[in-house]
Amino acid sequence: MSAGHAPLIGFEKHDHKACVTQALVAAEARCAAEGLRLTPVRRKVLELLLQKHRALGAYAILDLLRDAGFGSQPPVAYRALDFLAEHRFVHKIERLNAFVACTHPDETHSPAFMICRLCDAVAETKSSPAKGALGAAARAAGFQIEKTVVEAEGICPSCADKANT
Amino acid sequence: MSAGHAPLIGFEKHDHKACVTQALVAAEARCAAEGLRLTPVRRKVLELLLQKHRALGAYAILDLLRDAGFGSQPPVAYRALDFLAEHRFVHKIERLNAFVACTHPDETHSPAFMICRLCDAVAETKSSPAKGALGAAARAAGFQIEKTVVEAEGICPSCADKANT
DNA sequence: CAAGAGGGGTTATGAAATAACATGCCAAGA
DNA sequence: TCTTGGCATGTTATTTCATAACCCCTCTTG
Repeated sequence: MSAGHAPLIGFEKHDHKACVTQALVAAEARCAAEGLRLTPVRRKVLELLLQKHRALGAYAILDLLRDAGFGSQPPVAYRALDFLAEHRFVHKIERLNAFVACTHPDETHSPAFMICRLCDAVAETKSSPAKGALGAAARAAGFQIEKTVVEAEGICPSCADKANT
Repeated sequence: MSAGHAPLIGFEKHDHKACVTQALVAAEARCAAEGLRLTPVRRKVLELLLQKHRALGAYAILDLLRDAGFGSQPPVAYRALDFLAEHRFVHKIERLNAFVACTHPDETHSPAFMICRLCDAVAETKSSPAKGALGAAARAAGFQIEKTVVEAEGICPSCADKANT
């Protein structure tokens, strides 16, 4: 984290409340459908990430878990995050060593992120890296792509505006 | 690092000696041309990464620096790596928290990596992520991309062969 | 009800990265 | 020449991120 705040998700303001509930309901539905166990800790972590609407480090999440009465040792957070990430409810931002709730919950997608280097805001979008030069190189080399990490670093619209003032 | 070894660079065997010297000479030339200072530590770190031909963590590099008579505290390695990465002589693999020597030294390129999840071998190729869906999303959002991280995780040809045996 | 898997809790440790401060070198300008 | 400032290096200490290993509980299943 570059400052005393966590990175925002998305660059546009929006009404946020329904979004959280809706995402939780969707997650519960998918877990039920797929036989996954959205246990209290896991649900809480997802809820926290959805509410904060920011990329949070595992230890920030841990603090929030403690406040909520859960265990406060690192493995508690990491295990919940591992589960959520494995099933695509959250994504890890490698660049920040932090986690964000997925904003495209229903789809099997290959996520890509835009990360503002000034304010650490993060926006998620989709990508198809395997269709371009990377995919061609992988085929040529005989490399089987299973997952891709695509993270763009730059300046978000908000910070660009501030700079132009 | 998944095992007691560092990830190999590239999936194909090749004669490696000229490659190291050549890359060092090229780096020196570029530093001279651009007024950059390829100091002994920096040169040594680049040389180590070229020689090992693997992705090495900062602490592995630090051990090698110590053996070579340089300072052995983390900032020594990190500062050299920062310099080398800033000027594209090496790249950081976010997925592995490790560094590799650039294998396309002359070009201003947007690197992409293929990382084997079994043996941690790393191969570098080029990508143009900003030309696809990501670029479109960035333009739509008003996000200015400055740098992209593209890392594909999967199975390298060598490990795929072993699995089929 | 035993057996076993999976989840969550703990302690402890390992690994990655940086903050803050001190020293030495060298080049530009007084 | 002196000295001032920038930059690289070195050190100590600390912070941040992540996992190993172990215990116990609960649920399921035979």
